[in-house]
Amino acid sequence: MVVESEPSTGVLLFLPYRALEDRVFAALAEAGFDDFTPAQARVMQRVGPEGTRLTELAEQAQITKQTAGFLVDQLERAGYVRREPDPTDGRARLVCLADKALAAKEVADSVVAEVEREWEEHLGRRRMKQLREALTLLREITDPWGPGQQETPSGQAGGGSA
Amino acid sequence: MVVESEPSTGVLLFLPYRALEDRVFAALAEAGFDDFTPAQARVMQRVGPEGTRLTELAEQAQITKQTAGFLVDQLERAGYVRREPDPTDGRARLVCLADKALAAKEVADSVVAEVEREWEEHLGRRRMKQLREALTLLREITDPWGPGQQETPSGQAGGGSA
DNA sequence: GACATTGGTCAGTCTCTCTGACTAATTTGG
DNA sequence: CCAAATTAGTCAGAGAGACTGACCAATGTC
Repeated sequence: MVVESEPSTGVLLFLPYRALEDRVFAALAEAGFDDFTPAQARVMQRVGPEGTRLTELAEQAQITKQTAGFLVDQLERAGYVRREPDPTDGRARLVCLADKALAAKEVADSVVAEVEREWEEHLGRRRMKQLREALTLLREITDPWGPGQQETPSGQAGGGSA
Repeated sequence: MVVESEPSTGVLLFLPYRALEDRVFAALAEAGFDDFTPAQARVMQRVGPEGTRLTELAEQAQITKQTAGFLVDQLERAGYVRREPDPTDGRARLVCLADKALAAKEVADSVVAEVEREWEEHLGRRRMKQLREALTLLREITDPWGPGQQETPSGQAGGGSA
């Protein structure tokens, strides 16, 4: 007779996140972008339009710089990113998105938009707006890379560890 | 010039989820429960009060039964779960929570409650209620284990893959 | 100019996850 | 009631992702 108690807000947040991420990955695979893994995507997602340093990618993705380097190597080999010297610091290099990554991002963004439309249809305009408003506010106290100090939080879904 | 565009709902969902999970893990570690990994926790979390079969755990955690078996082995060795024969099926065994797991769950639940209080304080009562309402509705179209058919969604945070 | 800091790589290890092949108990269909 | 199909779980092997520790090279500091 299962009690069916209120699930914690954590579970409630995770379920739609996961559903969205799955949709995005499925669509990318179907569009031919099947040569990268979730872990690689979570790094690629954080590359800014002007390029981003490895160390910075590592911090934002909450992994070590070694792991980040490992993943960027693979993305580079698969043709999703380039490494260019950083003009302002001889030690550093900037990881930049290649055209292939921009094409993939377009697919990803359109799926995100589609899923958001579905959600809005299910919730209604008003509740969807309330949802985004509450989440945006929540970001102030849960996002270490808080609004107003990082590159660009660009599109797509967060970074689910998988 | 950074554009600071609207982040997708996916990112917005993920950020607080991750923040919550981190808090829970930190608190567990501090309370001495530092001998299990996130992957193990995601399985343990899904064990119902009457015990749950391995296959069922695997489905809910979205991993293969081999992986689930691997993780349960470790949890068993660490004393968090027991395996008991399933009286209704000679092939199956029920994974059951040991006292140690119940104690850890208590810690986890209290941290979740604390974080939710903080969120409510930041958002205000009304917006927090709207948030939970919208998320609960969203669950209808994003949760494959939809409400009204599984064990108990018990406490804590979802299952981030890490 | 010596010294600490920072960006990044190399090497080694451990955990998680998968696929494939297999055993044993149960259910199904004549 | 027995043969075939299904289901619960294990064993074996491989690859990916993550970490720690040690290291080099360019920068910044005093």
